[in-house]
Amino acid sequence: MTEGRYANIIVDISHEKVDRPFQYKIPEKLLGKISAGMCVLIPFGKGNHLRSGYVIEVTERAEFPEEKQKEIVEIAAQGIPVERDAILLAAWMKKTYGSTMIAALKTVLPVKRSVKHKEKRKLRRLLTAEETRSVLGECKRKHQNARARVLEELCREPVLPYELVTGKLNVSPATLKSLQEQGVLAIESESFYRNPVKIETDMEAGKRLSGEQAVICDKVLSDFDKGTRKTYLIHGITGSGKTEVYLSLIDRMIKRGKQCIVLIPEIALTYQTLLRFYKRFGDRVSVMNSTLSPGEKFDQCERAKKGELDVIIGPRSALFVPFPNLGLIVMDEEHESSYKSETMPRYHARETAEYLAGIKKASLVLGSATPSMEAYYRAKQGKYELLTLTRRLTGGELAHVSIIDLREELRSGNRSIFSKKLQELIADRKTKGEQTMLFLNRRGYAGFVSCRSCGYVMKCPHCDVSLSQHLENKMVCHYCGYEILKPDKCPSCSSPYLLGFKAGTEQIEQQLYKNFPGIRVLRMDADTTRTRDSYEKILTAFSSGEADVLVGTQMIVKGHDFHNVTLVGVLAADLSLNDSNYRSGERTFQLLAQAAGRAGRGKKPGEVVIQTYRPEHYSILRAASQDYESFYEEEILYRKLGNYPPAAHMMAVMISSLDEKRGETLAARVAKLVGKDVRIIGPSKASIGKINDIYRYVIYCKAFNYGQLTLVKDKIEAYVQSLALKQESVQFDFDPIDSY
DNA sequence: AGCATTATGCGC
DNA sequence: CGCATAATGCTT
Repeated sequence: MTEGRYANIIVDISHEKVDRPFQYKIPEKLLGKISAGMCVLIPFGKGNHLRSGYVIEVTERAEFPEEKQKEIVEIAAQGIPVERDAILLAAWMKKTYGSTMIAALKTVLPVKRSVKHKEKRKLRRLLTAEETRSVLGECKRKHQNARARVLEELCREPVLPYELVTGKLNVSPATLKSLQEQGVLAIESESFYRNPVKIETDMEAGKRLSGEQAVICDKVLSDFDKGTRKTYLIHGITGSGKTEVYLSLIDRMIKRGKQCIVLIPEIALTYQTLLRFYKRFGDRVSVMNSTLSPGEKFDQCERAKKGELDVIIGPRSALFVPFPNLGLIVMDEEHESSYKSETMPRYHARETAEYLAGIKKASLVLGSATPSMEAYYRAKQGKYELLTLTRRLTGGELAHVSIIDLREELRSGNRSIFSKKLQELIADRKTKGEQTMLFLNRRGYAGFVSCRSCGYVMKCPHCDVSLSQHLENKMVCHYCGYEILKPDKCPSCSSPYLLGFKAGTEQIEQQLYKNFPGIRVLRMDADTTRTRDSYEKILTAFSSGEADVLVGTQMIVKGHDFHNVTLVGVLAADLSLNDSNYRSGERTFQLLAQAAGRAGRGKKPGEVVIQTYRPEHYSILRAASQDYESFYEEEILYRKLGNYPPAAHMMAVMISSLDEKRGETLAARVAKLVGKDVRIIGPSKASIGKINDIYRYVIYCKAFNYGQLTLVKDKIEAYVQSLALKQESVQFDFDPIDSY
C-alpha cells in the first residue's frame, strides 16, 4: 500500500469550479489503506456535507495548510464500481496522453446530472385552489411579487413545468425552494428516458455463419469462457462478412449476461448499419453520437447502468458508456484516423479500448480490410491474435484494376483530367445504364483566391492560411472563422483579375458536363455536405439511380454498397502521397484499396482505374493488386528505418504563444529539457505558424519506449508549471496522426 | 453543486 | 430601513 498521510481528492461534483484536487488528511485508522482510484467519503463545504470523492494521489507532502485540512471519513462501500473504473481510465489517459486530470475526467464521465433535472422537473400544488388563493393574497399584501406570479398560475393549473416558471415567469430557484419549504408546492422530477432512435422494424434471426466466420467466433468465445482475455484483429477483405461475425459474437455475449460496445467511425454510422443491429437486438441497442443532445446522452448512460441496454454503438466516445458488466468491445474499421481524438486528452480509441478491456476483463475485437500499421505490427509481434476472413460471401469477384500513368497520358497529348481509358469507360457505363464513382484523393476542399496578374494570394490576417471562397463573394478562414467580402481589385497590384481556383471536385463536375452531354452528376464534398443529413441524402439519391456519376473526396469511399456501380475512377492517386507525413503511404494504400472495393459489389463485374504520376509506388501497386501483406512488409521497413510508429514512438510538443518572440524562446527552452536518449526534431515553426493570432511552434520527439516519452512529457510539464505562464501554453500529442 | 456572503433594488 | 432578489465567492 502507498505511503503518505495526505490524499488529493477530486470531489464527486460535476462542476468546473470544484473539479480540481482537494487535499484531505488520512486518519490513523485508514493509514496505508488509501490508494489512488479509491472512492472515499469526505466532508465538503461549509455544512460539512458528506460527499464521495475520488483519490487521485496519495502523498507525504502537505500542499495545503495541514490545520485547515479535514479528514477522510471512510472508504466508500463498493457501491458503484463503474465510477471507479472511469477514474482509473481518466488517470491512465492523463498519464498516457498528457492532459489535465480535469480534462481527462470530463471525457470519461460523459454527461452531468443537471441536464436531466432541468428538462424534467415539474411543480405540483399541494394545497387546494382555495387555500392557494389565500396564500396568494397574503403574498400580494407583502409585495412578494415573484411568489405571487407562481401562485397565480398554480391556482389555474395544479402542475406546472419547471422551465415555464423559471423562464417565462422569471422566478428564481431560491424562491421556489422557500415555497416548497412552506409546503405550498412540491418540486417533482419525473424521470423518463428518451430513445434517440426510432426504428420500427421486424426482428431478424442471425444468418448462418460461413466456416471462416464460425471459426473466428468460436475462437473468441472459447477463449472468453476459459477466462482468457485478448485483443483480436480480424483482417477480412471487403464483403467477407465482418459485421455478421460481430453480430454473432455480441449475440452470444449477451447470452452470457455481458454487454457490448461497438465502435464505428463517426462517418460510417449510417442508417443501414444501425438497422442491422436493430433487427438483431431490438431496443436493447442504442446509439451514442455527437448529434445527440446532452440529455439524450445522459439517458443512454442511465439505461446502460441500469441494465436496460446490451449494446451501445457509436464513435470513440461510446467507450465511456458505463456498462456494469462489459464483456466485449468491437472496433470496426480499426484503421480509421477518426479514432484519434483531436482535443485535449488526445487519446486513441484503440489503445483506450485495450486498457478499458483490461480493467473490465472484457475481450477486444478489432476489424478492418486494411489494418493499421499499429494493429498489424502488434499482431505480428503476438500481442494481438490475428484472425482472417479471405472469402467474399457475396460471391462477387474482385474488380479488375488498371493503373494509368498520367505522365504518359500527357506525352501522348491528353491534357484532360480524365485519361483516355477512363473517358471510354465512363461513356460505356452511361450507355449501359450502370454507375460510376469518381474519387479525388485530396483532403483540402474549397479553393483559394489569387491574383492572376501578380500571384498575390488572399490570406487570413489572424492565421497562416489562405482564405477559402464560399458562396460567390464571401471569403472565409477555415481555422478561425474570419470573414470578408472578396475585393474587386487585387489588394497588392490593383489588377481586376482576382479569381478563385475552384475546388477540385467542382472542376471535375464541370468537366464531366462538358465531355459527356446530358450526364447526371452528384457531387459530394465539404461544400455539398454542409447541412446535417445531406451526406445521407446524396448517397440515397445516388443509390436509387438519380445520377450516372458520383464525384467526391474521401467520404465516398466509406460505407455504402452500391450494387449498380461497375466503375471506380481514382483521378490522382498520388495526391495523398505528397503530404509530408510518415503515414501518407499507409493512408494512400487504405484509400485506394477501399475505393477499389467499391466497384462490382453487385452481380456485375467491376472495373477500377487508378490514375497516377507515380505508378511505381508500392502503395499504389499493392492497393491495385489488393495485396495487404506485401504492402505491410514494405511499409514497416520504412517505418523501422525512420524510427516511426509503430516501430518506435513519437511525441509532438506544441508550444503556442500570443507573442512570437516569447513563443520562440519558450520552445527553445523546452527543447533543452529533452534527454539524450530521445531523438529530437525542432523546435520549428508549425506548418500553420499562426492560428487565431496565436503563434505555434512544434518539437517532435522519437524514442523506442513510450515510457521515455512520458518521462520527457512530465519533465516539460513540471517546468512549464513552475513558470506559471499566462500567455503561453504547451500541449502534447503522442503518436500523432496529423503533422503540425 | 450547495451554501454563504455581499451587493443591489425598491416600497415605505 | 426592511425585505427580497441578484451577483459573487468559497469549499481542502
